[in-house]
Amino acid sequence: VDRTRDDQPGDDRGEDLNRPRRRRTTLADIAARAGVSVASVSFALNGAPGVSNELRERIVGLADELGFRPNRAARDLQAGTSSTIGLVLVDLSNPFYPEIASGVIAAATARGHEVLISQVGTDERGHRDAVLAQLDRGSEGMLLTSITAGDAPLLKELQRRGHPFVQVYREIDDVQADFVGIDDFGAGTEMGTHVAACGYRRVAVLGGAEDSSASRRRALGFVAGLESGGATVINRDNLWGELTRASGAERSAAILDGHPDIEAFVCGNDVIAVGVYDTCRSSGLAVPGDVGLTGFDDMSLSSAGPFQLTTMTVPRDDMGRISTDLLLDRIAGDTSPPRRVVLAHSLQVRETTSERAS
Amino acid sequence: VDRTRDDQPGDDRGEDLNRPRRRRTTLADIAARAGVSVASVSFALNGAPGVSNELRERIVGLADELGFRPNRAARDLQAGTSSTIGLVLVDLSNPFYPEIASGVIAAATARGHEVLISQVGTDERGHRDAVLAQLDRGSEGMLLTSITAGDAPLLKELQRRGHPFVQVYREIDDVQADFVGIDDFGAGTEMGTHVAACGYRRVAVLGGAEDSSASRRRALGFVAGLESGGATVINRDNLWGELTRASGAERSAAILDGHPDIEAFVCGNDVIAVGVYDTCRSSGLAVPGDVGLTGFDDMSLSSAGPFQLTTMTVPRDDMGRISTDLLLDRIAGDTSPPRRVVLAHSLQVRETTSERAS
DNA sequence: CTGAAAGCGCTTACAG
DNA sequence: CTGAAAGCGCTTACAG
Repeated sequence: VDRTRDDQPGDDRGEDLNRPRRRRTTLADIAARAGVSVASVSFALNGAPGVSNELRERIVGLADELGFRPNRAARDLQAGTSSTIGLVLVDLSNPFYPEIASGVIAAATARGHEVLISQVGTDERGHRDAVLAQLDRGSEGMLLTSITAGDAPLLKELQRRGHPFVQVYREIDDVQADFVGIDDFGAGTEMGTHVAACGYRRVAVLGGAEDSSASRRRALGFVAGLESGGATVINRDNLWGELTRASGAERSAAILDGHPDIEAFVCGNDVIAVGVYDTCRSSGLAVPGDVGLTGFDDMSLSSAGPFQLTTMTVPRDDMGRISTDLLLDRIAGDTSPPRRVVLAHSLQVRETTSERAS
Repeated sequence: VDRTRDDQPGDDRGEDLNRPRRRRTTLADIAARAGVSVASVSFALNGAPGVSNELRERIVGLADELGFRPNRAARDLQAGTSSTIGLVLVDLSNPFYPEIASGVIAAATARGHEVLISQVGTDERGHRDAVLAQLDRGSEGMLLTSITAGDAPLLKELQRRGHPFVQVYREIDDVQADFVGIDDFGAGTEMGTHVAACGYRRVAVLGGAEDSSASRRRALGFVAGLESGGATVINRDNLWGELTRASGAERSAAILDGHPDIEAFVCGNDVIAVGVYDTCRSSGLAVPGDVGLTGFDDMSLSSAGPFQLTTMTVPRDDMGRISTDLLLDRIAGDTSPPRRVVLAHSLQVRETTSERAS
């Protein structure tokens, strides 16, 4: 189907999709038509003083008529700005990020900025490359959502060079910079307390990666809540793993092997919990009858149909909006001390945990 | 907490987050240091002929040392390009779009382009505004995912002005332009045939909006497959609605009211199906025992935990990648006739449909 | 092999 | 109130 025939000039089709593009109207075009200088046109169009009302109206009319739209590249070059911010995340197809991104785009658009999204994947050098690419593109600041301890030098370099950024959801301990997220330890503690209060005694905690501040604090919160509620965490020295369905399935299977009397799984996110459910299913274990199960994040999948997972609601859209507003303030010159914005979370007790008769 | 004290110069904090940014290194800086012209530096750095190897190495070394990174705005202004494409969608928090966006970003990045995402929401004027804003930003082409018949004039205007675009998932009948999507009618027919083959006889079809080409063809396919399989569509003249959970719940409740003997619901997407499940749940109807249920799209939520929805897999990531490649080809000057790229779908028979004893 | 110059489309002091 | 000019940081013919 590759019968391209570019040499045929008279190509007959309804619309000429790719005709040579008409040159865009510029200030100079308008100036020529109006018989004035480009400076006057610029002043007129930007509402700056320096032109009579009569001239201004004539120029605005002409601009309309010619379909004038300013060239951003030229304006940016002149102003030394770009009206663009960067959002760095692992991968948009991970359902945790889209809602953050949605909030970011909405907030940025409202303040006349565009958003460039970089997907860094799980690649090692991903972050650094993405940040540098963003700077090349002229991003005036960045929202960093997936940073780990190893990224500290990168963040410090950004600070040294004067490039604003906000840490979203995760933060790095020895960097003094803005942060917007939730109280992961507190939320984790609430969850652990809830599970213990249900009467579950022998509990496994399936956390995310230890080098993610959010995952670490959350898992530590789980443990604190469970233990203070009288439950036992049977895998205290083996809490960490991936935030994936496969990891949830594998880890829970291994734990069931060693501890057939396990009573509940407390998971670092909803996706892990889905994996645990897979294992329970194939092992013939009833949830929450035989084993309790909790997630974290409250994704749409965790309350669909018969799947009614006990989880923690995280205000992802707000996180996106608020971090964007903060970043734009910094870009605009706000030099107040670094801020930590902690948003409210909310426990959703659904059907995968229940009071135990014990 | 608003004790901003910008006037205190000696502000004591670990790192000075917002110190005045150091001016970026430019070609001129390097030229001055090397004692050559900016032209030579430009040639050297771009691997263009016109400089000796010795000079080139010296300049590259200097550029490295000074941390030179080219200014995109300047390059774009000069080249008359922006290396940016636009992706227009309803809302990233609708889980249908992120995977498309992920594919788009991956494919665009691989070819050195950036992606600007516009969320148009369900607003009437959204599309037109978003497209104009994209053009202002210098987007060299656009991926349009949410167009309806009413957008025909806008698309024709884009064609007239020579701005490339690709219709993704939805297409408009009387516009001759590139399209990447699936065979919705065919996929719908397969689904209808499957449901009829299970033995479900009295069936309701809960479609999306009639003015979306994808929703329309899909629903018409459902009807065709069901009827050719011997089933009856009890709401033939009332197929359309929103693609939301609430709509699924409401419409199914209304139908159950009028037709208590309904045997299956065939839904325009997974989210509607979740709403139908809500209704079945509160009505005490077993799925698939009392009533069969199918979705469309195969979102992650439709195979989580005990929810194992029969649905249709749509290659969203591929859709994003392929439409991006096509668009970039157009931008690069490909003037071959408009293309329709139809991707493969795949029926997922899971647990919400089953053979009826009948 | 190398450099001086023009130009991309804007904005903004600076003169008239 | 208006215009001529310089400059943002690049690239690319055009001369030496």
